[in-house]
Amino acid sequence: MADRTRARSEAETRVEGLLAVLRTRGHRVTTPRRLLLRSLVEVGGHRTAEELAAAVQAEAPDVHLSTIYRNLDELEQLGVIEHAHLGHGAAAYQLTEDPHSHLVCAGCGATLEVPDTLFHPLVQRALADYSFHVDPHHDALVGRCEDCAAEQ
Amino acid sequence: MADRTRARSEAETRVEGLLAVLRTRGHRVTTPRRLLLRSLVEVGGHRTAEELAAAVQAEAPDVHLSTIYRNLDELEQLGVIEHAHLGHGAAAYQLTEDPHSHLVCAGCGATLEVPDTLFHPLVQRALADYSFHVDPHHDALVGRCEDCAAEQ
DNA sequence: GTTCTTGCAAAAGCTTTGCAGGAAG
DNA sequence: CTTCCTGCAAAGCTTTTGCAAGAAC
Repeated sequence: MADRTRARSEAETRVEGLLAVLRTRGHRVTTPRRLLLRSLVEVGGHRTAEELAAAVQAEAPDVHLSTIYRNLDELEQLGVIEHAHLGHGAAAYQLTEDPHSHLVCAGCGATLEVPDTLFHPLVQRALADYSFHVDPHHDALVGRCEDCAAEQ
Repeated sequence: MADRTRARSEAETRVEGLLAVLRTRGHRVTTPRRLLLRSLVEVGGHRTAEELAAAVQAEAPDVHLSTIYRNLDELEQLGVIEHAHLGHGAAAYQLTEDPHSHLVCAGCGATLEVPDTLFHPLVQRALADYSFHVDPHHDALVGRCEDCAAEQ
């Protein structure tokens, strides 16, 4: 229980810190925003707008999907979160802190989170050869995982 | 004129070769399919379904967008083409021959075509470290071009 | 003649937008 | 009290699907 208590207050501390960013920049602190940030902090990884809406609605059922989208946009403009396109379906959102990139298997749909260091050689070569600054989080790399590659 | 004639017949030869793939695998050769392949060969690079539809409709106005999508799916399953998600909007399709990858600027939307060699270190490390086979064509890398990066 | 394709229309999935009421500061 | 946010409904864009008529083989 001590663990859970500590974990919860740690999460709340992070949420408060992120809310402070909103306040500082003249945005208002509302229930949907607080719950959305809490969901993002608690899940850690990446989630679709719909998944985040479900998490928020567990506490405040009336929060509308469009509110989630508007707040995700806003938080992204503030640099608090960013979104990536994982394969086909919906976009995935994650906190900018603890950044990671994604590998998505085209066969089974499995998602691998990988450290950004994997992209470093590519980022440097893109900059050197094309003067292009790659943001490795925005899109997943698509391919085949070990099992699905073996099937072929 | 000699150039244009030769270019056209070269393109037609490639189209016929691709149609032969269809025939060999038991698929039928139809006007929309021929025109779609011709458009893909002629533009060389990547195009959205809507752009390809426009090109096809220049010759056969009744060809429907849904037919374009169905044929793109079919050609992709045959391995003749593949699609990539460039930033947000619609998917981009290209012939599998002469493969290249994409860098998309999040600021101005410009698209850079880059050789696959740029991805080789990453592909090798993904395989070595995660047993994951990356297909670098499926998604564009998003970032900022020189000009847009300078603005910040 | 049989099977595969097509055109059309409708719908699906994700996301954005207009608006009027309500909450935050 | 003023401005910003929200919920709702409706629409937007890309893509998919059902179906009956028509084309390819």
